[in-house]
Amino acid sequence: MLAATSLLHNPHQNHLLASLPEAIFERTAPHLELIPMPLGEVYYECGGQLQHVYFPITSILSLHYVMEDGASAEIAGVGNEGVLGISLFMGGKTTPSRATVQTAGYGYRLKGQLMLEEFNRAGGRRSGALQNLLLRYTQALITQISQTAVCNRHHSVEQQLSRWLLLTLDRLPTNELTMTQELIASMLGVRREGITEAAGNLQREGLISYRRGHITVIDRDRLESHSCECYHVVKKEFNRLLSTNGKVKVPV
Amino acid sequence: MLAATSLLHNPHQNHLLASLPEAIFERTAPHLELIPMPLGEVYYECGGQLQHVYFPITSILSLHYVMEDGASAEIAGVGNEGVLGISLFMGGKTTPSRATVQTAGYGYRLKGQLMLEEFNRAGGRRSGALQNLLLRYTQALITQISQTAVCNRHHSVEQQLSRWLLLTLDRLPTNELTMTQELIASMLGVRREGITEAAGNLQREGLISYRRGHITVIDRDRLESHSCECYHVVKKEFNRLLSTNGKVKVPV
DNA sequence: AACTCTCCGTGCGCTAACGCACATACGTAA
DNA sequence: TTACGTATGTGCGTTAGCGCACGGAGAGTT
Repeated sequence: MLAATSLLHNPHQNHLLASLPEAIFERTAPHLELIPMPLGEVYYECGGQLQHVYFPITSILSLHYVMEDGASAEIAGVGNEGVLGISLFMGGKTTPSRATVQTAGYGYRLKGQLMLEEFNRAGGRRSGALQNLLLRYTQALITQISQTAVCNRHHSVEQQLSRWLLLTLDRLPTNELTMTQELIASMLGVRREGITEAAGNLQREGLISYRRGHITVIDRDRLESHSCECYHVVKKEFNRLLSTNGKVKVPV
Repeated sequence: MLAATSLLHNPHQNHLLASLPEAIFERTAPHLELIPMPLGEVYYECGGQLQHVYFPITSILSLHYVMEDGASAEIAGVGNEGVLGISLFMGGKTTPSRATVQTAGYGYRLKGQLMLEEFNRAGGRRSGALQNLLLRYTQALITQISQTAVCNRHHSVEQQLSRWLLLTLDRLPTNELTMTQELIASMLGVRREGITEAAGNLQREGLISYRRGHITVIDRDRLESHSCECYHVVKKEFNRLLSTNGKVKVPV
């Protein structure tokens, strides 16, 4: 059982870990702890203290803000391209948002203290490679959040759904996502019926197909052109900032 | 003339500069260059290279994204509490957004190279105080952007206007802002008429008063309770992360 | 095979915000 | 003072998205 998971899962499945220089990876790997991340689990609560940072490999986390009246809105997603817990090295320790598992799967966690030591480890006069990588990731995350703001302002539910599907798809190995419309709605902060309608349109046009809790993307290219520019902006920026020149490539 | 401006303006008017440890401030101050920042000036263009970072003192900058169809939306504002050009130390060098002057005034600029050297200057095994400060500011900025996203999703134009007025007011020495409704509308990414209506309501309720290009906040407290929670979330987070009670309160 | 739970489809009326068109009123500068 | 440019006020019709209510239908369980 354990052997099976070790075969199926390894730290390189997370793009950040994969693009660490050999030396750092070797130092860090022994401290990485593989954990299952079940759907709905809350890994980070508004104002709470984080003990670890999390590197998803097959799971996807959703950062969102829950309002006083209970409504909520997603701020960004974190999958195998990133890490949860940037506030640890940014120095704020906590943020006013929440992180829950949007797609069940596995991830690695690392004690915050260890991560910090490596983060602050200088390479000569220059800052360390981990710091460099994490800050670039943070900038990419900022772009993602910014684009969410823009998208929320100007684009239709259908466009936003397309964007969201594409971003989620990019973090998964298959072209099928296990996800109810209700859940998607709560991520995007819109009505469930709005998703039903938008998804219905996309299905009618042959871009996706779905059944009870499962959505399959059929025509990815057309879905992309159906989406707003926000998807491409985010995608481009992630590639630019985190292109793993050489090591593991991000599936485009 | 020059003497007059030197008397009127000094780097401590920028909260980040003001909370630097003495030693760093002394090193840096000689390289700070006071510049006027006229309304509408573009300090940062999508994809462009920054040569300097900018510390506003009496000016306010707006970070926004301009879409393919010309529409735009503000992502965040930067005033005397912050700095423009985080992508320089975050490692991305550029971002897909634009920064323009929203309120004319003065600011200091610093050569990017100099800032970087100080940023990477380690204090013993720990990272430097400037790094610490700038990263905490960046986290606060992330909160601001996140809250913009949430606000765009769920709150009315009137609430958003209130939030925006308050955030802008906090960056100014007076309770009057020089600003046309047209300009505010383009910041928020809504119709000009929408602002006319919302501002009319606020005026009727005695929270603000305005005339042709000038808005005065009369009852700040009531404006706050009229605004959505977003203002308070952002404000709290800035205070928490960058509280300048006294001078240096840097390494945590 | 029947049951049941949850997910999805659909049809209302309602409202906030949009887009457009045009009227008015302010303030600077001749 | 008058005149002109620009900012603001207002009134449409239109639309996307909301809130609610309920009907139907998978998919897993017993």
